[in-house]
Amino acid sequence: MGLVANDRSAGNVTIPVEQRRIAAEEVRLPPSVLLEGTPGRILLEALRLFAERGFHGTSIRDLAEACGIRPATLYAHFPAKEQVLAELIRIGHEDHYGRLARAGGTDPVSRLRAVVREHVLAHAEYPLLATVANNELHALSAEMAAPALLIRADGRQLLIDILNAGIDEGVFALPDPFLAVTAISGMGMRVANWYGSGVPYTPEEVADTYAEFALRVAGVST
Amino acid sequence: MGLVANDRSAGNVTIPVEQRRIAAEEVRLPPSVLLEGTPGRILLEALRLFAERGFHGTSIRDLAEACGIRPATLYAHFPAKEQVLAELIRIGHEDHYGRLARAGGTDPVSRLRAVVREHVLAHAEYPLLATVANNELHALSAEMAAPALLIRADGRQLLIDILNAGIDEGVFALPDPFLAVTAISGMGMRVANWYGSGVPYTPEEVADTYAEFALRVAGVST
DNA sequence: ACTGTTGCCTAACGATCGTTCGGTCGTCGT
DNA sequence: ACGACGACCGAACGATCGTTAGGCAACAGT
Repeated sequence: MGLVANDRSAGNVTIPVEQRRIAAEEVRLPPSVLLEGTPGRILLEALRLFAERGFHGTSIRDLAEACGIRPATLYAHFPAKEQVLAELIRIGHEDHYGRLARAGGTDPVSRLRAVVREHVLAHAEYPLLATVANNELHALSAEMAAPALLIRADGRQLLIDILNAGIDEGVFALPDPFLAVTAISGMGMRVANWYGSGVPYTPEEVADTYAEFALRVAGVST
Repeated sequence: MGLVANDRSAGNVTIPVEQRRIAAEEVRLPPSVLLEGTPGRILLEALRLFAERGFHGTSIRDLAEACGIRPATLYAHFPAKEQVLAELIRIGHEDHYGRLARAGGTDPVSRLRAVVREHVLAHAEYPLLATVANNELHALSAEMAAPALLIRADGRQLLIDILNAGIDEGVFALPDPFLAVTAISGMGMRVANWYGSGVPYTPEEVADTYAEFALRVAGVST
């Protein structure tokens, strides 16, 4: 019967379909970021507004009002609106790649599992930050975007190397490594869009399940 | 040796890492859209600009100049800038759901394969349209976004039903259907971002491989 | 020949944009 | 006591925003 498959016990939770770019509510930055004082407040409110409305959809006056300050005061802490975005994107990329670099694992299977776990965790724990880092990069000038692009290339290479190693060792069986990389990283990135308070999973649960999916895509017989 | 894995024959193509939101170059709309005359030109140029810079990052004057007309002329064809975006988003969602609804298949396995194929094809053949439909929906007022949200819910339900049917019949083996839906639809949506002229695959090749990945995620033993 | 319609224009509207200037506080080192 | 300083502000800058008014030229139907 398909009827019982309609509640959580069968895993079928209806995905919330909403207009917002992100489902998450909590505005949060990695603990390494200093949030004391006005600069921290500006970063937090900019994170929320940029994720919600986009960089060009948020005015300096919107941001200032959200922080409880006047527009002119913003320029006492940041030289330009673009620099606020650049700082958020820097934080997002450094947090993301820091996780990937810290991921453990010795053989390709455990490596892939660990890296996908961290990849997904970054997007589930900081969905707003990931959304801004991923979707607002184009609003940055080429010079300010360059560091993020370098980090991105490194992260991508990490995953490629793991897949190639697994193929060489014969533990992965997949039709096309390139497409597997896009698929695995792509499914993880979308987590930032739907993960939120309405979803009955911890970030770890999502990360574990997605890591399992990645192994299946890689063709690991489990 | 891992050395030979560095060319196409081993499937290892370096993914282009670039600042642009989309890798695709061709500005294209489904053949059902009438492109004759100025309104068609406006839609095409708006598609290119909105995909590249976002709705709020594109001004009426940018759009008019790209069309070779004056800003005022735009308002002879569209009542507002927002309506141009609304039309693109409508086209994108109708094309996408039309494909899903037309997807064949009788059993859950062939159904899943067909639906994922169409899902991916839509994003690979019309990456700009998919990008605008997915990432600029938030720029629309609630009333204008409503039709797209309904279509979205329908498409989502289609995939959920297939997964549930496969679970009920015992042909799918997966830890969590909800997370499988997000993973499968998520990996397909990201295709719009990286698929472009620099990628040595036809949309059909990508779609077939991704359909295979989806079946693996669903736990179909192949 | 006339009238209405259509397609596009120039010019300008008020609003809002990112940013800067000049100044006023309170705080703190000396 | 005093001077430097950092945080914050009101006011305004020129530029650009989405949009509208009004008009000109080409063409249609009658």
